[in-house]
Amino acid sequence: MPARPKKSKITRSAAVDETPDRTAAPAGLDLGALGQSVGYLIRRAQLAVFDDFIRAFAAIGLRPAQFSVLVIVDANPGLKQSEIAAALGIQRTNFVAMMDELEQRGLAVRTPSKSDRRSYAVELTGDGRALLKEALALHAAHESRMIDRFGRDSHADMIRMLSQLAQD
Amino acid sequence: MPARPKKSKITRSAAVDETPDRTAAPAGLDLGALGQSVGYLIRRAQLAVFDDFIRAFAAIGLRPAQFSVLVIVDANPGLKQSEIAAALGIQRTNFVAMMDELEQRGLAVRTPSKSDRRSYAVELTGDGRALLKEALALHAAHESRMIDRFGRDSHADMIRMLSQLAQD
DNA sequence: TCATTTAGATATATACTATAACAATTATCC
DNA sequence: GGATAATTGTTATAGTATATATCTAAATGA
Repeated sequence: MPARPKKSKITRSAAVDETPDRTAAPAGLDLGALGQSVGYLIRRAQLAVFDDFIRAFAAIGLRPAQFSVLVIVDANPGLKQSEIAAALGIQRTNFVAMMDELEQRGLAVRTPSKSDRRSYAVELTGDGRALLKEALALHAAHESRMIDRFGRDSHADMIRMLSQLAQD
Repeated sequence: MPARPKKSKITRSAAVDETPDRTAAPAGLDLGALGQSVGYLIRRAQLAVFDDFIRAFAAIGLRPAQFSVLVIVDANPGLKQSEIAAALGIQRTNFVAMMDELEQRGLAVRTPSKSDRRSYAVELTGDGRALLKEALALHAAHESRMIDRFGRDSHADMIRMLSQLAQD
């Protein structure tokens, strides 16, 4: 017998008749309401997309969140940490470690702000811009693979719908 | 001065000229490649959708993953744990604690399988089915809100695209 | 001036995910 | 038939992501 769950304080009910042999492939089972659920499907889709992204970006050691920071900083040099974090939906408290790592890897720098001595202006280094260039190429290839999955014709619709879903 | 990051082993570069006053609202900043990125947008969209879901389901104390288990078990009574976990993309090792909680709350039961003494057949209890009924009502309302965001006309397209994205 | 707010940081807690190992059982194959 | 391999449920554990409370220095505002 396999080990029984010790945390369960509920007595198990008496054995009930078995379904014949439900060893059917997981693919062939009834998803019920989940099969038509935007919430469920978008979660599965997001995981699948990130899986492809993470595999592709492992070559340059960037995770999705790190890539997004590089893109934002490159497009908006001089932003302060809290602005970057807010733009990406990251809490500034959790953003500190991310910045530490990017800075330690020599991809970005915190420069003391002249106008506000509490804050730093964040910018990419030369290395950061070089890595971002590689990253953007990987990203384009990744995006292309994703678009192929649901069809080029639907691309604009997809971008629109996701944007609308995301804005509260 | 705010506390400096102690982990940073990189010397900060000398101060660079500030951008005039970039305290603009985070909404009004350049997202660069992210604004058209399926990967970025689907992550933000998924978080927004889950946010609505979690708020709505807080009333009955169900998290998205728990709801998905109840739906699957109801539609496929008698499945074994590993099959449920596989169907939902959860590792069987992490599924144990989920089952423990559902069982402790009296929503589901593990029944010893007759044909295989290693495994359990999982089923909903009466309470489980009753709670699922409430949950399905909350879910329908939630889905309706989400569909309103991107437009009823696009619903079928959305379901199709997300499904295609999700399948490897 | 004094109270409040903000920026960056630290510490910490919780949720989610991933891997390794184990006992009991079942399946495989020579 | 018996050794070997694979499977099921489980535990322990590590890593990652996220959330809250608190702190100091600095800026803001009444």
